[in-house]
Amino acid sequence: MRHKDENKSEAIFQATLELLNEIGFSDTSMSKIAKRAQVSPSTIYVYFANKEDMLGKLYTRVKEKMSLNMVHGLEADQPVQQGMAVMMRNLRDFLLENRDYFLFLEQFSNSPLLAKLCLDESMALMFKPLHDYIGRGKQQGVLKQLDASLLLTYCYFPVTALAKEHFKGNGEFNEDRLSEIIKLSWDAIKA
Amino acid sequence: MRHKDENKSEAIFQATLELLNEIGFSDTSMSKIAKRAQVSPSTIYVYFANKEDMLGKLYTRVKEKMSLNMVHGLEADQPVQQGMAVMMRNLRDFLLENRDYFLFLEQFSNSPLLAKLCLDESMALMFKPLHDYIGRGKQQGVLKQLDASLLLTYCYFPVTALAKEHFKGNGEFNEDRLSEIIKLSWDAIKA
Amino acid sequence: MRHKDENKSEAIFQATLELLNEIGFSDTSMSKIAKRAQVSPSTIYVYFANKEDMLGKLYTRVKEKMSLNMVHGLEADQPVQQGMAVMMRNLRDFLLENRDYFLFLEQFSNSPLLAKLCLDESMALMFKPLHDYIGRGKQQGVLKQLDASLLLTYCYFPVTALAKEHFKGNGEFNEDRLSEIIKLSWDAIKA
Amino acid sequence: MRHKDENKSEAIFQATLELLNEIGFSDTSMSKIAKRAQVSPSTIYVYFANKEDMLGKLYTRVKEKMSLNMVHGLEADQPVQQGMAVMMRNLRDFLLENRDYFLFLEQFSNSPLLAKLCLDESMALMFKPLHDYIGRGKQQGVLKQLDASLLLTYCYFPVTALAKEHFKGNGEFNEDRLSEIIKLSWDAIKA
DNA sequence: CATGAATGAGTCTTCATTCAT
DNA sequence: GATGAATGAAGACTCATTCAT
Repeated sequence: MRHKDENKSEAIFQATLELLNEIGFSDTSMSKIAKRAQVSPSTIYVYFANKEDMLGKLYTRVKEKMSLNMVHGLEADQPVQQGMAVMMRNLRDFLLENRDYFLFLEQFSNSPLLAKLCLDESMALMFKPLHDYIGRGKQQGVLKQLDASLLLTYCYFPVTALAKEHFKGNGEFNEDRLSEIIKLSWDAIKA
Repeated sequence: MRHKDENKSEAIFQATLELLNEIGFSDTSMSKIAKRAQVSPSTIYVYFANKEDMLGKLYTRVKEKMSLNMVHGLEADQPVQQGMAVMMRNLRDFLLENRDYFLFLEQFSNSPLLAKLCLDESMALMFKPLHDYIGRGKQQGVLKQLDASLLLTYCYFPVTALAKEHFKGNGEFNEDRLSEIIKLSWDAIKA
Repeated sequence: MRHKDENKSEAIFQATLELLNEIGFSDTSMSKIAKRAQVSPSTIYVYFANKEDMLGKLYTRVKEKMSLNMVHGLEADQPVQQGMAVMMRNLRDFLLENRDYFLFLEQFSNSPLLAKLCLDESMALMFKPLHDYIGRGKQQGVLKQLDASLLLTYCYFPVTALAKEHFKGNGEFNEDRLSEIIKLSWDAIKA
Repeated sequence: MRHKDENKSEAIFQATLELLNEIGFSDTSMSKIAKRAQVSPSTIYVYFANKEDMLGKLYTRVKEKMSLNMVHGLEADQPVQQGMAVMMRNLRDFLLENRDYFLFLEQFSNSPLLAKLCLDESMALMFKPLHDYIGRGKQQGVLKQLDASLLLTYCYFPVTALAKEHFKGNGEFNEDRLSEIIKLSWDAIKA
């Protein structure tokens, strides 16, 4: 008996991300993925139940990486304003350095498949540290007394919007632009 | 010249939107659209060059409706703060009343097809009134001296984010929630 | 618009029967059928909803031919004994002359697909003339007072059993053998 | 030499029969069988050369069980009429008590695979006692002077036909119905 | 203008079997 | 003896599009 090859599922994930970047979500077929990953189409089904399952697991994996990156360097005793800035910078760095992850997330997050997979709970768990952080800010009276996820929205979307423009070639997402939106987002959410 | 039978292309658009809502983007095929619109598959090709062309035209059409709705009631001599509130309310009303439009836009806006179609110019034109409005606000010194589109981002995304949650069943997007984000967005963009 | 080509569905039926004879039920795939019928695999789906539907329709068609052949020359005012002999001879002739039909029926009649398709009613209709004929025999007191279908079983199965042996090469199903089983079957069912 | 682990090949046989009953012949794959038998797919190939071989051996095994059951209680010095009745009753009991065997035999006996496997000789051997029994009846002048297998046909098929209807839910195959066909069959084959 | 028939290329997935352990 | 990973070939079926009318 051969043992499951960690490299193989990794190669499948990687191939999927690449193809998504190159030819888009709906043209990315299992056989193309297999070819790119240099495995047989059937081998994918050794590692995943079906296409949905594979995409779902890839999504979870990528989201997890992103969430871990976002909270990197966040300290509980830090001023909240500074913490939010760290988080937004983390997010920018992660997106710019992982174009394929970003593109995948953007395309997947609006697909009905995502809703079907009911991954909300595991997502909630991943982003709990961030929500808790916001929660502390509210307790301290530094942030507006609103849903943590609403406040997060004002920090998250501007970053992704600029990253999207960056990749489209409409203006580099540099330090200056980052500083600008850190300021705007803070103005929005501060008490 | 009135281009062929308006009813038919209208029926095709409508069928596409419905199917998108019901079965999702990637399961919506030309023949299903044809069946739903009660025309022959080939008839679609009388009105459109191909699927991409059809979707692109539908996108333009929907975006146009949205942009017209957003600026409805905006007056040049109005205080900017009030104008932005009107715009955000318009957007919310439009999205909630046109779930199918919204779903289509969400699914389409991240597809690589959109980039391929190079619709940016016509989009820019549509949203020019809004940009101009923002421009006036900046001139008056009421808004931050930043890209109009960046400022718009802070008004647009929170609305769509809440609309999405609304349709997912996570909390109604009511007047209170609207007032909240109008306040936050204003705090973000005001000078 | 082209009009549906009667020849095409006929060619599909014919190809199916041939392949069944040559390579068996479970190796007869849609693409092989298409190749043999000299149409595209997708063309089959213009004429039939799916494989089951196609096989079901073929079954009905073949059974109908068989039932029509079986009652050919049966007269209501004929002595029942003679009628049953006619029927058995008809059946033998039909089976020997239509090896492919026979093989198809044999393979299909034990497949669970048949049960799934619920063709019982249409079958009952087809064989009603035979049942009625048996019914008259019972009324006249010439046949045993038992279910018509049970009496028919004693006339039907021996013919198919001998036809099967005939095709396997185990003894020709000639006039003598036919006479023998006509006698046996009559002894079985007569009052 | 006890051939490997009897339990395992038994489990494989059992799993095959179960699946056949549940999902039908053509959906019963080696991996499903393996899963149901709680062995690895490759283990099946330790015991059998391939799928055909396995099915052939299962067929032989089941046929053997059936033939043994059919002659159970048959005595050489018994009146033939009584012996045939015993045999038909045995067959009915066997079929009704072993639905999965019956279903397997029915589905397999018309498959071209069976012909390919050339099991006729071993079958002949199994049913030799029955043929001999018939032979004695013919010598005594009690049965018609015809092929033993033809006479057997008149005893065998009616039982299977009623068993099939029984399992389809069309009338219980009870003692009365059994008595009826014992009478009919005897009328058919008696001299 | 409008159509339904027709199709080659492609979809996802499962298959029987073998390989490496 | 026993196994799970691995696979090329094939499965049924759908697709966007074109053809003939």
